[in-house]
Amino acid sequence: MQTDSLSLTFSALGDPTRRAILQRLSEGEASVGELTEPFDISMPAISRHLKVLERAGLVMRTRNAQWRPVQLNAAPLAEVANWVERYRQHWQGAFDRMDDYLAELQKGDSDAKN
Amino acid sequence: MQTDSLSLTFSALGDPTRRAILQRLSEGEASVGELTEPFDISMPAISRHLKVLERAGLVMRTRNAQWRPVQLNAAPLAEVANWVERYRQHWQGAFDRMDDYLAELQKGDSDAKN
DNA sequence: CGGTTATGTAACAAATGCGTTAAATATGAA
DNA sequence: TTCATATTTAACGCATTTGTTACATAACCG
Repeated sequence: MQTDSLSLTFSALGDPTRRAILQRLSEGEASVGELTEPFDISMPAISRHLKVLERAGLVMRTRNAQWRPVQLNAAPLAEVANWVERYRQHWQGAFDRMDDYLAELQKGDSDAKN
Repeated sequence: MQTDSLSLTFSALGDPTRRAILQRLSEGEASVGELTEPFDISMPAISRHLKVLERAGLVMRTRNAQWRPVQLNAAPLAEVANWVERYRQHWQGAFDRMDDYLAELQKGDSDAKN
């Protein structure tokens, strides 16, 4: 398995259950039990999803009596936003194709061999 | 395995080899052979990475004689940018902690039981 | 202390992921 | 047709992921 931060983050986000957990946590911290309730899977399964999220740095855990409240930590998402941003020009449709086309034209102009 | 678009995209991005392929493709289309060269893994392995990227809609393939040039398709990244953007306020540091804190204070104020 | 509640860990099974090498396929060229 | 080139598919091995159930921990509460 990969251990670099971006890979851990992307992989963690690749599961809809984990994304739903993050969404829930964006409204405030929650116990493992509360996080389990909306899903059809067992608490141990959720506990392991949380471990994946924790390893990616996306959640943090504290302790409060027999509860271990889970909090969102969105910091790694900044890295994701940053990574994806480099591709923005590529998905912004027709204008970019046009840009590419113009760039290609110009290249053709200045380099007669093409 | 998950089949929803976001999960496919995030999972595909969870591998550094695949991200490197996308980066290479952001400079223009390439053949499978060209994409294989920078890596220490076999062409079949790259071919399968490409299949993952294709399933996520991140690359498109055409045919040109015995070559099957691969092109970047960044459209799915718009969805990723969109998803992650909803969390921007959460990673933008101290101000948010302050917001949370103030919200908590207010909640405490208006609800004497807390 | 002894029971209840909340959560984590162990052990297991099934599925997936990712690499390899060898063989198949498709196109172009002699 | 026959060979060479580019790529995919098949068959395999091995590690990881994800779920389950059963058991272990930890903290509170009477």
